[in-house]
Amino acid sequence: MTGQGARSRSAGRPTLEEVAARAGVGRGTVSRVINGSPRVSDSTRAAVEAAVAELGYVPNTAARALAANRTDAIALVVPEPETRFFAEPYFSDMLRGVGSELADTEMQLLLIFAGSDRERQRLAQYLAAHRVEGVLLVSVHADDPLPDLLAALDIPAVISGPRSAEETLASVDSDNYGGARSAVEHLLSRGRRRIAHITGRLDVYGAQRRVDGYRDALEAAGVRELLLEQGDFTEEGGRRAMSALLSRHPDLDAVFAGSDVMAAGARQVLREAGLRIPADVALVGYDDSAIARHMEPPLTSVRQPIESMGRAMIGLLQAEIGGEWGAGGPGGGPTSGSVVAVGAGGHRHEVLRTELVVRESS
Amino acid sequence: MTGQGARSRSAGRPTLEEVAARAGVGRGTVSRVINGSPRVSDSTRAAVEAAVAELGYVPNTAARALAANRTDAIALVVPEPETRFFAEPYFSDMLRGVGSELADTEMQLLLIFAGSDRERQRLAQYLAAHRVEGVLLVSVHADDPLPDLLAALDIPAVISGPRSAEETLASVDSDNYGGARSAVEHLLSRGRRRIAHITGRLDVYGAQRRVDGYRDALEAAGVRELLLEQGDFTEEGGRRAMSALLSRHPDLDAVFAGSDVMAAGARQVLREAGLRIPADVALVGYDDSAIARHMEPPLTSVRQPIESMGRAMIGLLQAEIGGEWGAGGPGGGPTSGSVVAVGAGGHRHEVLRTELVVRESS
DNA sequence: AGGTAGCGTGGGAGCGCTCCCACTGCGATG
DNA sequence: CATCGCAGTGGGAGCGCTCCCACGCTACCT
Repeated sequence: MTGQGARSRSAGRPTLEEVAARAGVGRGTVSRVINGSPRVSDSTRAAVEAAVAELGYVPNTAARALAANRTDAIALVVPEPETRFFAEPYFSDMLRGVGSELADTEMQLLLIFAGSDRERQRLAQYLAAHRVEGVLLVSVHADDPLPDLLAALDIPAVISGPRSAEETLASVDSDNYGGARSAVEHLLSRGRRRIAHITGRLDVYGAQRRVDGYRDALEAAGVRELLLEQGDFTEEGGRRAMSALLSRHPDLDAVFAGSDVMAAGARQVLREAGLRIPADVALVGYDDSAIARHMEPPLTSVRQPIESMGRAMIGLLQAEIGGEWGAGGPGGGPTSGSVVAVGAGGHRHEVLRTELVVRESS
Repeated sequence: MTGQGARSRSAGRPTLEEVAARAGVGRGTVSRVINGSPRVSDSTRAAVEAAVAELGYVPNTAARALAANRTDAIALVVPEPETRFFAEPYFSDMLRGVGSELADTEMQLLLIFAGSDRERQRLAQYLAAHRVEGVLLVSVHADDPLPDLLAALDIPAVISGPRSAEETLASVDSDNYGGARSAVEHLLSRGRRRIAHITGRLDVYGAQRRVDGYRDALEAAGVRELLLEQGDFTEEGGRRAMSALLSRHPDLDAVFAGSDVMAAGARQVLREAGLRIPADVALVGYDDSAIARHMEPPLTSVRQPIESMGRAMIGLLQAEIGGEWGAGGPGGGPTSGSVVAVGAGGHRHEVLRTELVVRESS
């Protein structure tokens, strides 16, 4: 890519020292230029930069990490066996956001799997060894020990999907409450009144918030009766919940499912019961996944700004870590349309707006 | 997690030297134990291991990388803007395979995005700096300069989805030819004779191979006429191709689409034309994605063993890099049911079997 | 008996950086 | 005119490891 220039001896890649020799300055000065210190005269800086370009110098990360005692790396911890959030399109979209935000940075992204006990063991070692500056946590269970471990080791972390309203880590979330509420209000505006909700697993905070949104929307509209049935985010769970609802409330006219996958399960049961969508029962999902777009009929669903959430996670982690973060400026403010609160321990919590995507199922 | 033990002075984490002192041996001996050298007596080894456990010693990666001139890291390069392969469920499944295989290893996984020019520039620097032992490449275009760069820098690499039959990098692929052939043979066995194929972008080698499989299956069955139309892996492309096919061959009785997404597009056009699936026209897709399972009717599709492909990539990369790779044994043989060939430059090419998942669309 | 393999071991050198202290030279100050 | 402050710079020390040479010792050879 870049010219190689004359590389005197030492077959390997050029070192700081060689750059210094070439530019006719000392090691310290080259280091200052490389790291953007202001305490260098313009002429010297230019000379060093020329030498860097001529030699194709690239700093040795290991040496830098060793000397400076920092790693310039952050980890994204992937709870592998957990299907729901690792599933599509959640994961790759989030990664996209993380990646794009990281591009302005010197940080490298480490992917760490924490599925098996063995992997979790390794992860704990990683963290104990302070091999990363910070950690990105995705979809952690309420009873996971990892957040506490991070707190104990004093490692900056951001969690996507806070575990509760009192989340002790910095967090990024989508507005589950508002998303649910908008879905239900949409159904109300379509004239539906007997609206059921198939919830996600209620040990997931986001699922609780969706229930809250559902309840408040109905309450605000003066609808008294809540038609609730617990699902578990799976298709089979959606089927079971729908069957239960149908037998208890055969006159329901709308279903708001806590996920598209559960909506798909519900749809099957509705079909088998001879109910038409949306003529007899309107159906709304959550996630706006590929399933929603390709369902028959296409499913109205709540879209979460997942890529933005990935970006926001980096923003918050940046704030948690503090310091320079390479080239980037002050790290950019919160994502537009998001709400930021500061909780216990001074950690920030960012909640991003959702969007209802209306299709033919409602 | 582990007991902290008495950490004499030096607030930081214990070093090799401290372990050596504690065990009453020299630095070199501790290093040998840590790295599993056989040239250590059992008693000494035990003493060192005890000291390691007591102090909670974890080697400093940076120091090790600097001294040994290796990084113990591999990179997964993600061509971000390229939608097709980053999309579902491809990416996360592959990651799962990579992760599970990597769990037996000391290697860490670096995720590098190569979407923007800026990112590619950074990637080139990364590679030039030899910051990774090897590279995993996913879905690279035929004209991408990256593989040549890797070859020039002599960096071990494995590509998923070879660019041609003469791929110069080690590669992992699913059996596109066999998969297509089984799909078409399935349609033939259902009595269909006028079978069309909506291809993917033909600059993608895998898409070409699917065409080959389609052609050979028909030829073997004595069917002369090929009904081919080029798509581009998108839903809109599937629609266009289906329209074209329908106007040219209104009597076709089956469609084999080169991807589920294109099948979804084709399905819309078929529906609009008043054709029933599968009564009038049978439909088969490729990828066995979430779309296939949730389509109406559920779509017969060719499943690729993507997770296994991820695993296989690590296996091949291991072979390319050579050396120890941490704890793992000889790196495991090829995945069961796969075919391994050795091509130019001694690089291995592994092709994994596909599986036809029959559903109601055919 | 002396010679000589090796094994198991200790520790010096050095990987390429950053940090920081010391030094120079200059203009501002008393 | 001596003194100070400070921007700009050079280079020593050291980060925690691996590599490798040298050393003592035991067992076996001649």
